[in-house]
Amino acid sequence: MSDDQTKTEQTHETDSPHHLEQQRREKRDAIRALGFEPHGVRVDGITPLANALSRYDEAADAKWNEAQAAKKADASFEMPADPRPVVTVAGRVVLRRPTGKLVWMNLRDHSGDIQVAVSARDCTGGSGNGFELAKLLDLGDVVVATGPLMKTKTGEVTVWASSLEMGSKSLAPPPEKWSGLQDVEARYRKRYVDLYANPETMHAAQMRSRIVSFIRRWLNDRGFLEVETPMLQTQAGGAAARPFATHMNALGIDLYMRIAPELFLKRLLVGGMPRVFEINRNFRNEGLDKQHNPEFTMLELYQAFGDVESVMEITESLARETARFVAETTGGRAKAMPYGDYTIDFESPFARVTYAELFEKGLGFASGDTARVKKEAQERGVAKKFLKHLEGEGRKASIDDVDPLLLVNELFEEFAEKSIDPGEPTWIMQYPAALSPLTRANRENPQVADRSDLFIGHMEVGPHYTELNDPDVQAARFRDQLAGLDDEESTFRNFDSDFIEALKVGMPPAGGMGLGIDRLCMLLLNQRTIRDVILFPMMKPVE
RNA sequence: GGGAACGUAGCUCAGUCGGUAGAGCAGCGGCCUUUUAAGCCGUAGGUCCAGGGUUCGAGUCCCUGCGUUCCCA
Repeated sequence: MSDDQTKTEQTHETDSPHHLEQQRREKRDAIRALGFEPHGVRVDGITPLANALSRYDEAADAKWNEAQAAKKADASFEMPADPRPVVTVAGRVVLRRPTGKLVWMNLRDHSGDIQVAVSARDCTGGSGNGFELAKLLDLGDVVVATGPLMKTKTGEVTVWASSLEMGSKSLAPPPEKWSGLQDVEARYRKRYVDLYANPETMHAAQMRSRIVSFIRRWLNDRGFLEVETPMLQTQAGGAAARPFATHMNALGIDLYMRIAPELFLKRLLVGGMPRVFEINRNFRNEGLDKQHNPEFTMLELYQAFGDVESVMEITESLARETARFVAETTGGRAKAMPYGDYTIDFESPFARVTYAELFEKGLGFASGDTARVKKEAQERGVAKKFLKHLEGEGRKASIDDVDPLLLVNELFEEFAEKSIDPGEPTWIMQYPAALSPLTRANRENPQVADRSDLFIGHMEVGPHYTELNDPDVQAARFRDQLAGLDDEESTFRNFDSDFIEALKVGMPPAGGMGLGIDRLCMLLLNQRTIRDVILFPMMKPVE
């Protein structure tokens, strides 16, 4: 290889490193020269740092200290075997305090922090001179230390290292040791730094995982079977949302990322699976804000021979018991879970209010008063977007051209939903049938649908339904829905004739529900934005 | 979609009226065997997000773009 080639390769490899990175590369060479593998090898028997702390043995430590004192007083005193528990710990160096022949450092792992002391006299085991290694370490390096657990004279449990090994050399300069990584954008883009620099990020990630596990276990225990249905679909159904489009080369067809698993889960009810659920990602090609990420996690559940009430009972118990689970592990109470400026009560029975009642409460008049609806919609400024939509192409639209139900719904979302007490989980029941095309109408009052939505902390967390299972009614609803589509919508929304075929085979009556897992985690973990409960939220690429 | 704010050393942040770009931490060299954001002495470090404009002179004022955040719809 010529010198030129070598040079090119090195330049490419290091990609014009910052001088701090260059210094760390030099230290990596020095670590190698001490006989350590700078990027580590397999280590068995590692104790998480939190567990290591709890293994400290007061009596054994005292006994050892007495023996040392006796030895000091009388050099002929025969030292007993060291009774203190020995641990092997691994973690990232987050603080470092070298004092001459003794290096103090604080390690951090997923469970917590611990102090390690590396002394020139005692740290003599392992594959090289541990004390020399400790002197070379940088903040951010990952190390493995083995030694007895002792307490310093200021009372801090410490691993007094008998050997120190390299876990992995960190070439990247770490964030500031005290304030951590503060930059919000950097925390999302470099989550791998955020996770170790900000323990509350690690905590939220761990708790989210445990919440999802808890929900799975809870549902399994009640006879619900977790299934997986297609995320790549030839048509995107089950919700009113714009899908992501993609293309399959082998078959030469366009596909859509699912916006909901609903129509497949219902096919499973037809096939004879009576209790199914799926917890996984849905994809909606819409905007980003504090409550929306383009890919988000949803629990959808279907219960044969149930109805809207039966699935409401499931969700209410599930939400309450999940809240208790979180409260237990964080030392709070499900009765009073903090969420921003609110305190949410998951313990009491959830409030119940019908759509019509809430409308009247929030707006001061009945949703059936169409003249008033039109007047208020204009005065309160919620009619504009519909008029704008209808106009275009030089046509002038009047309030009478807008479907009054759309105005009712807009007024409802704008003024009625916000009148709900954010600290009191609340069911909104009996939505207008016309707004719920996939839901069965109420048997006593066909104007309303057997649909309820759960609201907590001013967020919609889950719609619940008595599912429509009459194939003819469903086919008619599909047709009505398609009639109103614009050109763009009609490219991805089609008549799902196979789903109608499935209903013709016969689907048992059923209750179905969806629960936004990200939002539930926000509420239970007191996180104000969805980005704080998603490890890698969508970010715009940056050059 | 509309409005506002922010972007300065590896990190956290100052930067006044437009006049030589700063601090702390991290780093580098030295001393130190019970430290606790260790300490002490010394020292180096900048594409002020990008591009354009105004000006004798721009981190600072103006415009455009990029990214992020917040508020509103």
